[in-house]
Amino acid sequence: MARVFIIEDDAEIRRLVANGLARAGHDVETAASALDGLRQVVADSPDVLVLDLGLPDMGGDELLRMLRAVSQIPVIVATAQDDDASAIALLDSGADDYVVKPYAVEHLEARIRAVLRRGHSSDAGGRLEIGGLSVDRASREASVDGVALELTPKEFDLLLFLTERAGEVVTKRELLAQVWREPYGGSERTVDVHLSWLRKKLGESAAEPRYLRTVHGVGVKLVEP
Amino acid sequence: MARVFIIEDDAEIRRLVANGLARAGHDVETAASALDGLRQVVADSPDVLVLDLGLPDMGGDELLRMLRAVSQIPVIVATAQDDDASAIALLDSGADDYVVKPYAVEHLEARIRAVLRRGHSSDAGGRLEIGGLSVDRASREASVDGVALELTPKEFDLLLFLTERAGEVVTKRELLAQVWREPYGGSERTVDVHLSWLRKKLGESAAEPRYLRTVHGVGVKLVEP
DNA sequence: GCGGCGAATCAAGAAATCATCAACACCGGC
DNA sequence: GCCGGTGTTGATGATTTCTTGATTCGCCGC
Repeated sequence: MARVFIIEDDAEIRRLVANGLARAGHDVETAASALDGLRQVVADSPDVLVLDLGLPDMGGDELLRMLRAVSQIPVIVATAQDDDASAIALLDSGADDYVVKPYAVEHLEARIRAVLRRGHSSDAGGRLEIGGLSVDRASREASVDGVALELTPKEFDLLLFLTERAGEVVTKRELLAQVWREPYGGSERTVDVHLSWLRKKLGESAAEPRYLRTVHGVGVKLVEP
Repeated sequence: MARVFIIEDDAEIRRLVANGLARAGHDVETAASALDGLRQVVADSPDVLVLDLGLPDMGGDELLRMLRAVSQIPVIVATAQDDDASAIALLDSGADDYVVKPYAVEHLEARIRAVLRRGHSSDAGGRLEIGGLSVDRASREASVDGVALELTPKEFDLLLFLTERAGEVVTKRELLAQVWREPYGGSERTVDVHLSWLRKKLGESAAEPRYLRTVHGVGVKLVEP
């Protein structure tokens, strides 16, 4: 349960999403314009903000920048379909995650949980622990059962991201966007290869998984062994 | 843990940061304006001050100068995003460190710990020891396994900074800002060269590291051998 | 059980990053 | 003005890391 704020100009969508999230047990507030939303967000300080792109009165990046000047509240951006490029630009502007419209409300809800989980876990000094796996942001070191891993940058980023989203299935496209930060570039097989390497270093294989579980047709998720 | 004082005019941020630090076990006091803050800091003499830039009633540098006239308390400046220039000006005005807004509270907490560590160790003779490496702030001397090193000023500053942040990966850009104190200036390769020299004097090389470990694509970190 | 398709792995070329050498610029003291 | 010591920039070679292609493997539905 969390306090969620939604900025969305379309009344219909706003109603739908708000109802859905309320049914899921969240406390929901909404605004129809960027300026209104910004004002209320600062005043109410909700736990997470869902921000629609393409608002009439202000660009998403502008709003984000203004918001970031005064608050570090997690922001999930809702972007028009498949416009990866702008979504990634937004991530760089300080958004925490994004969903592609039209999105299922449950999908959004999963993101909200993930973002909140992330926020809380990082309170523990920047180190994440799951099962015997430990990932440390500051030193960029990771270990399994106390044994340090020798990871390349991408491998570490990949592992970190999956660990932050532990238990949640992540698609390869999403990994390309969030870990690789390249809107158009790479094929999804790049992700496969890196996952393979990561598995090898984690002492597991796809056939004999321990942490990295393949979800056929969807993606991967990092789980407790 | 520590007594932290926060001067920040935005009520929202103030609340967020204060709560976060309190949760981390600190004793937190706050003020909303420079004049108020200054008065209280002098009266309470906390262990560390977190100072927001862009206060309405006084410029950050002015406040710092006034404060420094009466107190040696460590100061961490919070600056608007990427405004390296002003942050560095502040460092020269007597600030001890800075964070870029929006910052994660854990990040700030890490800085607080670092500043306090610095403060305490300098009380204890100002010497940092890691592995066989010893760095003395007061006399600006360093040694490895008891053998003194002949370091140039920049080399010493570099080593000192890395030692203070031992175990943490530091980017070259960060080193440029904090050790070189140049906002935009130098290229990152300057850092490479100095690192190379430092390594040579430490009796190691990039291929055969002992203290200075390269983290490809990110930066360097100083580790226990 | 068979065919189709996504996934995993291996291998090799491409790209990015880094380390080091060497030459040059700067600064203050003499 | 000259000089030693320092810091910066350029060039180059080496290393690490990333991407892509080809192939095999394994899951899933029929």
